[in-house]
This record gives sequence, structure tokens and C-alpha cells, in this order.
Amino acid sequence: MVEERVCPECGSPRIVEDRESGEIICHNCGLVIDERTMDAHPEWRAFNSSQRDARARGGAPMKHSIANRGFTTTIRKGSMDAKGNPLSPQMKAEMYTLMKWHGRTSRISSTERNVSTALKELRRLCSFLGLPEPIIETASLYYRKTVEKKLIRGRLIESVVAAIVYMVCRLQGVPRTLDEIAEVSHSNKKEIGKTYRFLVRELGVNVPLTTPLDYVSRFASALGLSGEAQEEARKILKKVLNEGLASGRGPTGVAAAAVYIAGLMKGERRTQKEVADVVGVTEVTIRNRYRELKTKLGLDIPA
DNA sequence: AAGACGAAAGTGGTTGA
DNA sequence: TCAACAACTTTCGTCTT
Repeated sequence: MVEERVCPECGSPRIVEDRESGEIICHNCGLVIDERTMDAHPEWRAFNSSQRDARARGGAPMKHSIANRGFTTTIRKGSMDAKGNPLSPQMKAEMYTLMKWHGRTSRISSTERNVSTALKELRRLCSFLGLPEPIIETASLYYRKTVEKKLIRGRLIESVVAAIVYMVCRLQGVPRTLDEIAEVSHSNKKEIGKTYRFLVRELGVNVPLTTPLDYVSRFASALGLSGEAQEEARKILKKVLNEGLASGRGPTGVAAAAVYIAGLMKGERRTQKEVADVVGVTEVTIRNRYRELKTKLGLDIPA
């Protein structure tokens, strides 16, 4: 969670973490106060400077999203030494042997190779989806677990990675739809869904149900709606959830209707088609939800 | 002309026997 | 494993702005 503090720009204490971009943002003026990064602090404590010197170690923090967990060495090919001087023939021969043995001794295991390609795919997916580093890290962890439990057998790496991304997004409360993930994955929606269900079962992960509220900020901002309209959509959805009107309905469809209605109420009209395209449902679905919400909630919506 | 509306038929996934 | 079922989509004709 975010610690208590105020915005340096406007002094507002309402500071929120945009979990989509991983940024810490002032809710009032929109100033990006901080970009959420990985915790770069050392894991040890030092009480004075000599202790600090003694305990400090070099190198970047170990990451799960780097194959071999960040510990790799490579020996450069070529006929120059580090300073750019040409090597003697003897040195060249020595280097060759060195490289050969280095390659043999540090040859990564087949599982590490698997993980390595998977992580490349993971990074690619997340970059297309605009997902922040913490998601990548968590997903990497789950991938390793999956490998360790020998659950990838007979499954495409692409499907497993996509399924894990889907799962982690939901776990973090920033769900992407299966459609969105399938769009950028090399696998397809059906495979990803199947793999997802399998992994949830086998890993024993407890994935909370998604609610329409999870989608509001993303859909609203994709439509360029104001924060006010976004709040309105939230208000509507809370009522909807309280009255159980969303049960049995696809969360995205309900979110779409709420965002659509909020737009109308705040004079920021978007066409049903615009909303439909962003959300990934059809206009018909939006109309159906719209009709339900309007009658059951008794909303007065400006024409 | 574009958007909104709703009926009707088709599709894919879940559920329960 | 299969059929019933609900939600959603596709398609299309009509109404509204």
C-alpha cells in the first residue's frame, strides 16, 4: 500500500496508486508523484557507515524475471582484448579453450532454457499490454513454480505464459480480458482459457472473482472520460453490485453500460459503438445492460 | 446519415443428470 | 458424455436525432 503523504503540487492527501501503469498519482491534480519500481533497498540493515560498507554488495538485485536469476557470464568473441589491443595467436588459442569450457560449465539446464524463452515471451506480452514491472515479477515467480511442478508438459509455452499473465492480472485486481491477452499472444483464447483453469487448479491459487469495478478506470480512460464521469460510473456500479443486478452477467458488459451511462450523465457522450470497441463486447450487450440498469435502478438519464 | 433500438437466430461455454 | 440453458454475438429492419 501507499504510505500516508500529500501531493507536493496541490497538497491533496488523496494519493492513489495507478495499478495499471504502476505509478503513484495525485487523485486531485493528476501529478505523477512516483513511479512504482521494485524495492531497491538492501535487505540488510546498517546502523553506521562502517557497517554499511562492510555489508554492501555490488550488482543489481536478483530478479526472478531474468533467466538464471541474473547470474550469467559471457566471454566476448573477437580478437581484441578489453582495451582494444589485438591478441597474440597464443592468447587467441587460450581464449578459445576458455570459451569452450566456460560454455560447457555454465551451460544452462534445459529448464533454465525453457524459463529463458518463457520470460522473453512474458516480457513481450507485458510490454504489449502495458503491464508494470511488479506484474512481470509475480508472473515470473508463478512460471517457475509451474515449471518446478512439471505442469508445462504438453503445453505450449506461449499458452502457459499468457495464462499466467491473465491470472496475475486478476490476482492484482487489474484484470485484462482473455480477449485482450489472446490478441497479443501467439496462442489463442481457447487454449489460454483451458491452460488458465488447469493452472489455477494445479497450483491451488485462489483467484478472486472479477467485478465490473475492476474495469472502470481502464475503460473510462481509454474513452477519454473525466475523473468525474469515472466516479459516477463507480457510484452506479456500487449500487448495481449491492442489489445483485450484476450476477450472472459478464463483468465487462456491466462495466461498459455503467461507463456509457456515466458518460451520458456527465455530458460526455460516447456512442455505444465507441464503448463497445474499447470494452470488447457488442453494442447489443451494452444496450441490454443499459436497459436493465436504467429500469431497475430508476436512473434518469438525459436524452 | 449516423446512432440507437430491439427482435430473432446462431455460437460457445457451463451445468447437471 | 450429452442435452439443456443462459449469456453473448451477429444480423437486420426500424425508429430517432
